[in-house]
Amino acid sequence: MVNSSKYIQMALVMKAMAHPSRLFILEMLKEKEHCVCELQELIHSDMSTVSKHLSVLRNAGIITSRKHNNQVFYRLLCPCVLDAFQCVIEVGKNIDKET
Amino acid sequence: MVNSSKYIQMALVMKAMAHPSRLFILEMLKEKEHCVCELQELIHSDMSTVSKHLSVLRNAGIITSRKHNNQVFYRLLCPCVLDAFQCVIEVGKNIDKET
DNA sequence: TGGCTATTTGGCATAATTGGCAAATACGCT
DNA sequence: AGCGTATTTGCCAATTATGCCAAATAGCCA
Repeated sequence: MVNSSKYIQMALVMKAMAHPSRLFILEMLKEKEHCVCELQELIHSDMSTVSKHLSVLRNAGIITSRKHNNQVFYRLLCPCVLDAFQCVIEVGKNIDKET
Repeated sequence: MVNSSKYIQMALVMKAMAHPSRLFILEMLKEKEHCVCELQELIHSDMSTVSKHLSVLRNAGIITSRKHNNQVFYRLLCPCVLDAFQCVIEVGKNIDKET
């Protein structure tokens, strides 16, 4: 039951999202696609780090990419993941306030 | 921006959910509260492992617990986290099918 | 071809997660 | 108090994640 691939796969997707920079990236991709260099200016990290975050999200099936000239543009594949954000923010407010 | 506590806190919540056993637990708690021993029968793990998973979820503000006799019952604090499940399952189907 | 920019990959050190066992704690019961 | 059940905690080894640097790759343009 618990070992069904359903939960393993869900965990892969959620683990991919479970990082501050990657959540930020998803929110940035909400409006429109962005290239790596644009995201790197917003995130204060090495470009290689940003690139790796993007490949984590892509491997999880959350985003996809297209190449235009020598830039790579990423966009949300399933915008529905953003629907969970408001709830997660609410849950976050409970942190360390419960016994 | 990316370093705002908003994303850090969201990541804490999502990281707490990002484990097959913990996702399973959340689904079990959907209908009604359960004690640790009930969950342990469903999950094939040591009871201490199950207890630790539960405390991860509780520390993230997702579930809460009450003691009744010598048992501890856990229940969902924010059932809204389950709303994300269907989307995450859909996203999971994209895994390794995108370039 | 060579130079330039954009992106990805490999390597590596550090940090965090995971799960089992044993020990400790909590609680009811006699 | 002493016993049995339920749960948590401490410890530890193995695995996985993170982020930077340097090097490699890709594509444009002169």
